[in-house]
Parts: sequence; C-alpha cells; structure tokens
Amino acid sequence: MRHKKFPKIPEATIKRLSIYNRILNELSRDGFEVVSSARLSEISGLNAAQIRKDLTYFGEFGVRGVGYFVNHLRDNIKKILGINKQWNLVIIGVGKLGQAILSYGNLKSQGYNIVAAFDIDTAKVGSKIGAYNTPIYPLSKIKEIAKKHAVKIAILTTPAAAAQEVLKILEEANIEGIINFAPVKLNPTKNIKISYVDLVTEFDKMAFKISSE
Amino acid sequence: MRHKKFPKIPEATIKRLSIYNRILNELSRDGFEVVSSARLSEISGLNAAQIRKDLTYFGEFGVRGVGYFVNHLRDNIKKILGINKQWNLVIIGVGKLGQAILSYGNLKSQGYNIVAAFDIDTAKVGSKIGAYNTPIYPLSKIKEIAKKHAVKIAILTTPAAAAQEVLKILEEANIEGIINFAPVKLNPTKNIKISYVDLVTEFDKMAFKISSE
DNA sequence: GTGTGTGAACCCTTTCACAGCC
DNA sequence: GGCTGTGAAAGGGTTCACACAC
Repeated sequence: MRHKKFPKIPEATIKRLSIYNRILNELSRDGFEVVSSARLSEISGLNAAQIRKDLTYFGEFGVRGVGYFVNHLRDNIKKILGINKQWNLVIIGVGKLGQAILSYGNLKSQGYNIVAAFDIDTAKVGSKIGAYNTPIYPLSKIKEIAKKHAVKIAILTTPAAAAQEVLKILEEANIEGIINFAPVKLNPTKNIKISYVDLVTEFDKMAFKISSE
Repeated sequence: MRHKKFPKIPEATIKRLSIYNRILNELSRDGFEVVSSARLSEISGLNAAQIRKDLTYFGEFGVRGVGYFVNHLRDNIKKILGINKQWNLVIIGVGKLGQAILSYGNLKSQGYNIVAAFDIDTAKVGSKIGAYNTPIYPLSKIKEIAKKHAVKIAILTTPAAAAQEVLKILEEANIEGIINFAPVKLNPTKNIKISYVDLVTEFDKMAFKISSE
C-alpha cells in the first residue's frame, strides 16, 4: 500500500469539505468573489472555527483580514477531494433504487459518470436505462468494462442477499471502492474501501428522536 | 417541549441500535434464540464492548454467562427506537429519487407507510405511483392529509431550490421531522427535526479515500 | 479593524479490563 | 467457565480564545 497523502484527517472533515465545495459552487455562480468563515458558517450551519480548522489541515487558503477567495478555495477543495476530474463508475443492480441513482443529475454534474449498469435479470440486459441511456450488461462483463473505462468505484444496489457474492466479482474486477446501499456488512478479502448508505437507519433515527422527546 | 426520555445518548448509538434491530430480525428469522455480544460483533463489524455499552444505556437486557435472548432484545430495541408501531409518512417531490423511495420495500417492511405523495407537477397530480400505488396530491392538500393520517415525518425529495419553501408548508402542517434529500441547509422557524441525506457527499468521500492513499 | 490560523481546553465516544453474576 | 455490565483510560473531534497578518 502506498503512503497516505494526508495523515489523520477526521472523516467528518472530508464530509464537510464536500459541503464547502457545494456552497462555494453556489457562491461562485452567484458572483461572490470572497467569503469569510463566518459567512460560510451562516450558510452551512457549521461552527466558523471548525471551518477554518478543516481548511488548514490542507494548507493556508485564506487571507487574514479578508477571507477566502471563492474560486481559489473551491478549486483547492476539488483537488483535495480528488474531484477535479471525471470519475467513471458502474452500478450493480437495476432495481428502483438503481434506476433513481442512474438518473440522478447531481452526480452527473459533479463529474460522476455511470458508464455501465449490471443486472442478473436477462430481460433487462441489452437495453439502455435512465436519463443518460446507460447500457445494461450481464455481471460476467464487469471485469472487461471496468478495465476499459478505468472504473474504480462501484455502486451496489442489489438485494442484501446478493451483495456478498457481488463483492467477490467486484474484487476480481479490481474495483477499489464500493458505495453499498444493500443493508449488509460486506466482508472484503482484498483492500477495498466500502461505504455504507442505509436509508432505513435514517428513518429509525428520526423515529427515535420524535418518540423520545 | 417535553422532557427527554433518554438523556445524553450518542447519535451514533441510535444508528447502531437500528443496525442491531436488523441483525436481530435476521437471527430470529434463522431460528437463533440467544446471541452474545461477541457474535453480534462478528456480524456487524462493531466492537463487542461498544455493543454492550450501547444496550446498557437503556437497561440490562442480557444474562451474564449466557448472552441476549434474540426476540426479547429485538422487541426492546424496537420499543426504544419507537418502531414497535407503524409510522405514516408523506413524501414531497415525485422525481426519480422520490419514486425510488416510494417503491423501496425495506421501508414498508419496517413499518414505514408512505400514505401520500405531493408534487407541483399538475400532470402527476391525481394519479397513483410506485409499487404501493401511492396517490399524488397537490401541495395545498398537505395539511389536510397529514392531519387525517397523523403524519409526523415527511420525506423531502424536491430540487434544492424548492426545499426551503416546502419547509414552510411542512411547518404549517405540523410535521415534526423531515428526512431531507435536497442538498441545502434548511432553516426551520419551529422546533422541527431535520436529518440530511446527501448522496454526492458519499461519493466525494469515496473519491477522497481512493485519491489520497 | 477585520478575519485567518492554531495551541489549548473541552467534550464526547470508543475501547479496555475486570468485577459481578449466571 | 462464560459473558454481561461498567468504571476508568484512551482516543478523537470540536470549540475557544487570541496571536498574527492584511
């Protein structure tokens, strides 16, 4: 494994960088050239000191007494996150959730291109789907297509029961990261990064908050 | 505001309770009657001491030398989370993401019923949509329908630009919690709970992890 | 004066290690 | 003997408060 570029950055800081990027895009679009951490705090609801600390993990992007130059900061954050370029992705599982993600404009506009979808349903294979006419292939084609498009990230939207098996196939295709929407813990054998998105969990948290007050 | 039932429980603990509930459902389905924190740790990937500590925030559910009775623990967790009953929800915004959520079986099976959908698109209003034939109404009907079905939680899947305005309507309809999929900070005027689900953020985090190693 | 950068303090969460109970 | 329950320790993340630069 190669050496990490940034040692000991809180996970939460990365999530916030993504939020700063979105806000800076909006500020840039609206013609603002400079922004202070206090203003970013108002917009994001985050603590101003935290914003400054987050940014200084990666360098000194601000000017004392002035603030941050919107485009300059935005460009730097994109570089830090690694989103100053296009990413090619694949998605496994073309159920309702998969279809929604395939048509989700916010991903496309942020440079995430889903170049291929995969499903075991032979009725779906061969057709194109979603707002961007993504072709659907059988699972057996993953390795070939991932290689062809230099795909590093896969989106997993199969039923839970199928997820662990798909993981094996993704490992064979040398995928480096998985965004897993299936509600199961995946047990990788290789060094593959897995992030979990569990919608039911969000609803349960809300149910608790409302019930417990 | 009423007094909180459980003081000072970490957010993360609630999220894990939701995960324990899912795992216990599976164990129960598979015929297991007893489970240890060590076994739960294997299944979930979480630390066994943490599991035990999470549970003891709410009582003593285990038996020393034995473990936890699966059904008993599951039933208690459901009560704690407030999911030992059905929840009626509404969804605002019937785009692709809204449609995916409307057809998402895992919500239904966990007791979350989306009783009505709302959209400004007059072409959609009046029809039924998704795997459970949910009726679509105009936004003006929210207050009436929320009251009729005792709806406390709303799912927000409008474009970002519309979200803040919809918030006002939801506050007027006395909604208590919002699961917000729109990538904007909402500024409530009432005491309403808002949870944010931002998909792009998940992808950015993955891009960072892969880029930075 | 204004707003960033940052060590130190604070706070919260996780993990350890073992006493206590079946 | 085995596994839970839990105080104590460790670890991380957030916030404070102010020195510093424009």
